[in-house]
Amino acid sequence: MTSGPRPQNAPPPDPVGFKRHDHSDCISSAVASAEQHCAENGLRFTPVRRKALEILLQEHRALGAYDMLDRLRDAGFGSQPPVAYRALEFLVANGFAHKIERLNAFIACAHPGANHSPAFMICRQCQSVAEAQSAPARGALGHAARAAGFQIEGTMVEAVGLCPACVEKAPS
Amino acid sequence: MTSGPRPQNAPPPDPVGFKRHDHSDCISSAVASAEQHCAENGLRFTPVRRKALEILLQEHRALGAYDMLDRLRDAGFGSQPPVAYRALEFLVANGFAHKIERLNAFIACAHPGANHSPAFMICRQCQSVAEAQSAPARGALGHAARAAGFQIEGTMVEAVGLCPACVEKAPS
DNA sequence: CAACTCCATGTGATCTTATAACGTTTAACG
DNA sequence: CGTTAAACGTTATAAGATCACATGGAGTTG
Repeated sequence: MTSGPRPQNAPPPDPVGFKRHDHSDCISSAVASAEQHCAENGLRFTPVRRKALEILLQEHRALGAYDMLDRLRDAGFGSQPPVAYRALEFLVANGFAHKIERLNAFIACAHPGANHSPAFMICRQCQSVAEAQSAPARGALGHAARAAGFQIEGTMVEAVGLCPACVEKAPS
Repeated sequence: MTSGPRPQNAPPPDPVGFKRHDHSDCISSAVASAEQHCAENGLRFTPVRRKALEILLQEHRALGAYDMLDRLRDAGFGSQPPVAYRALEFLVANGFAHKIERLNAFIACAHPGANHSPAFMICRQCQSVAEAQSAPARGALGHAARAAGFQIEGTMVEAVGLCPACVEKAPS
């Protein structure tokens, strides 16, 4: 993995979209919204799944599956990898979370309900991640796909660089 | 890994950009071009690195690091993972190959020398991969990055869907 | 309620992907 | 030729992900 110098589980200096914010209640609101979505769509928002979402929201950063597993175990759930992977799979499949391929990590969705074609900005220094919107299928990529006869079902866009905080620290 | 039903090492039905083509000599020309680039930039285009590039060009599909390792071993090089990872790292760092994060696999660059900001179209059925050009930093993402103060150093764009051949086979 | 079905959960085992660490070799340079 | 830095080969191990199978609970149907 191309990983920076940050010690394993230290929290990044600036968790949400590079801006501090008070998220005392954004967790409960996001959970409630997920709960509603599940109820409306016949999905089972079970305890592990709910807890996994809460953990992602609480951390507000990209979390590896095994980090998630540790926290789920601490919360009294199973202790084997599939426990974490299954919960994460559910959250990702339903748009409550996203996988950051570049980091092999997962993060709570920052724009729940939005028309998802998320793009991520990943700081190579502190690993913080911010979510933005994108529509790559409308630009050059979409054109190439149509020309080639490729049917796009989903896209992932990840930009690597320096977050504002790290730009200042290391003007390099 | 989110992987399709294709047996482990079977070649995809249609390897290059979803179009068959005769690449009898495109290998040697790509290798020559890489060689020249290295000479001009003081890079060492060693036997393993050359062989690794040849293998990627020959296969003309995304190859896992361990698949690469097998082939390098067969060719008489070392047999331990770092051998493959180091060669691939060199090729990627210098733009001769790209890593497809979604597949944890590597593929020879299809537009050597081009101003790289590649985008990939990945078939979820047969795993074939085509390379297109993109410029995500110029669209909504670039705007968001500027607004947030994020300094983009590189982007990766990967679209998942169905290649033309698989669209026909499985109209679903 | 009983029987059935579907899905979710928990667990052990295993597989795949990737890196760390270290000694040796090789190419480049003065 | 001696020095130095990069590349190589190998052992070992870390990190990420999946398989397979048994258990258990929520609905549904009769």
